[in-house]
Amino acid sequence: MLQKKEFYNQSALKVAQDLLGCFLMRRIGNEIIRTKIVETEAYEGLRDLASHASRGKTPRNAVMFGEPGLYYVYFTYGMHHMLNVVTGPKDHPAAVLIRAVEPIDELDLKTNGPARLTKALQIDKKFNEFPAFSKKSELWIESGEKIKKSEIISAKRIGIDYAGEYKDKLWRFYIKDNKFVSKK
DNA sequence: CTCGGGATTGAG
DNA sequence: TCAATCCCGAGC
Repeated sequence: MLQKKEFYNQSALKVAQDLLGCFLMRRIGNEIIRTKIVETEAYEGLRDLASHASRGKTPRNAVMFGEPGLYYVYFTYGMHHMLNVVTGPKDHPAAVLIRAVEPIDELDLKTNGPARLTKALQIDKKFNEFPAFSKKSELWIESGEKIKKSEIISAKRIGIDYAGEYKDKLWRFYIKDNKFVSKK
């Protein structure tokens, strides 16, 4: 079942946890690659210094201020694409970064990290502003396994040491003991 | 230790 | 138009 647009119209913290266990689906030609989301991070609002939206609306981050359920894909460090899904109501800038997925069919895909998964699934900036709630995107999200609260670990987010008081927020979530989580 | 890789951004 | 920025592996 596709996750509906309303699923994303909640706080990033809620969506980040609810996305664990969901299926991230990618169609390339006639092939459909199925993966399960195992690690996410929440970027919530204008005050979160780790978020691209913390300095206001710019051409790059404009999609974060728009409708929930759209992808925010950006290129960084001169080499990496990052896949996010916009959350919350319109005009509230927030998103969830998908950090790692578990491949279901092609077990040798390297998807244990935000840059690795976009490379493995051939995700680039053309997906920016595409909807996660439509198969027309050729990249969509379906409901999946229900993950128990006791299986969800909260941790500090990765690579945001510049974010002041926000760098220690436990806004990274992953499935306990899952081998495809990017770090321990 | 320094540099490169690149899009993004704000300053000049 | 330019310089700073983000991270980190390669090269000195």
